Amino acid sequence: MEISDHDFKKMAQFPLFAGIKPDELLTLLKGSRVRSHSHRGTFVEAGDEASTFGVVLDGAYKLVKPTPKGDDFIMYFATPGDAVGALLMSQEQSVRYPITVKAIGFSRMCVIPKATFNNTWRSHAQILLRINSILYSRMGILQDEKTLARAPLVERIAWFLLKMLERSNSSEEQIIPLPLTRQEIADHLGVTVESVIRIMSQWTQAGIVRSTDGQLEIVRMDQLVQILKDQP
Amino acid sequence: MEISDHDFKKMAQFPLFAGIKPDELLTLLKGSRVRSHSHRGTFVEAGDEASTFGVVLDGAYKLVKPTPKGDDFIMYFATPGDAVGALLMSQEQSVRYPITVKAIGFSRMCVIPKATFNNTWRSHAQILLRINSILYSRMGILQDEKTLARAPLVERIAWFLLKMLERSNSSEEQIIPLPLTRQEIADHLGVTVESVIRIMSQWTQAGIVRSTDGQLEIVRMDQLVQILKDQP
DNA sequence: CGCTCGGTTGATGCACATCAAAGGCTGTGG
DNA sequence: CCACAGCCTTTGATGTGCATCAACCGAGCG
Repeated sequence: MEISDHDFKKMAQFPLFAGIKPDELLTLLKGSRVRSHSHRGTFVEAGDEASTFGVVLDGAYKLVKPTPKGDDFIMYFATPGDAVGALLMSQEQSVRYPITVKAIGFSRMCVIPKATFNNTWRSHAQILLRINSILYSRMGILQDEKTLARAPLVERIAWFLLKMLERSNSSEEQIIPLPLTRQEIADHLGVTVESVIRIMSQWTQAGIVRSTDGQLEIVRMDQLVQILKDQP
Repeated sequence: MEISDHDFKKMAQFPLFAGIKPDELLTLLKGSRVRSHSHRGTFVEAGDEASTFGVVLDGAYKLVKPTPKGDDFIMYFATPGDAVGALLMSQEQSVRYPITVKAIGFSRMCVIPKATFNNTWRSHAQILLRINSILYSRMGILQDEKTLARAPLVERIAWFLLKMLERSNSSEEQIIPLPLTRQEIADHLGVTVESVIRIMSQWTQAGIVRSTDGQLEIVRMDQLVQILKDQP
């Protein structure tokens, strides 16, 4: 075990591992180690053989699906406690990552070898249920986004920001805890940067949002909620 | 057990239950029964309490997400062997269906009570892995669709039809085995019927597709593939 | 000091939505 | 058995939200 005590305790807190005894967790993490990535550092590359999966410890990672033309779609933003690539491990065949995983800001990930999944995770009903649960919530997000596909862009951005805020759940300040660029918002929603900027500039001027050193602060959350309600 | 021998054998063939011994399968299906639905018949309604889940036996079901305005998004088409709502069962809280499930044509579904999930499925690692697998493929579809969101509509329809064909996999005739209306294609892709019709009418005239009594036949698959390749 | 990166603004165009109108087909009830 | 309603398909006219292209600015950084 090459994981520090501090990191180990942190992982034990994650919903994924909640209620699992420390010695059991030890076997689940057999052979794993912590890797750190600087901003835009790559954890796994789409198309590579899937020999490991991971659990986010600090920072954030974006799951990017490359398109034929260099469009680069962001499928999901993984934050601490999120599993990355675990779903893939349960597959019998298919051993290539379908997506590229890149760090946003300085981030750390606990990397777990596939062998450990096969040895312990695969037969551990409790943990499989948890993975199911994570998948379920991620699927819900994808579905919601699909539903919003026809909505005007203002609504979709508002919805996205609120969703990101809700996930961070710091309750105090309404600040999205990862340095989101407008390009990333655009890549996630499948629109162009310009369109995102046009809308968010208005919001900045109206005092609804504010960007301070990379972070996005939602000043008037009620206004965003209003935008979502307005269009019946 | 109120399931006919014929249906039981059919279920045993499904990938979901592959390699599971008959007596084991019996306990997994405890308390379940087969329900049939006529065209547009509802299996579960969004918002209802989730007390059962199901496995599709015959025909097909559409998973519909209602929107504030009556837009009705089709999230997924479930065909024989597909699980419906199983993901939901593994959740600790959240006991309401997020989607409405409706039959397309005359269809049959094996309905399994939640209690059975809690008693046997929940601790059965093998079956949980299978559910994971189903989820994974469904998630892949959602992601692919998200990626295509920016592509022109011709491409998206072509991709959708090919995907549906690939799933049926009857290999002989290139016929999509469920009576898809253009409205349903539109509802699935998040566009209007008119747009779908404008494109598919051209295809019909060009002899690429043909609609015979509700079924859709892909006459020139190569042409559809070409459309996908054309746009770089 | 030139470089890349993120943000911003304006002009122009097109793919798809929207609205409208109509015909065929199926099932259903008087 | 016919009339009617609901669903599916089709076509045309008109409008618009967002993409595209182009240009520029400021900040951080090797």
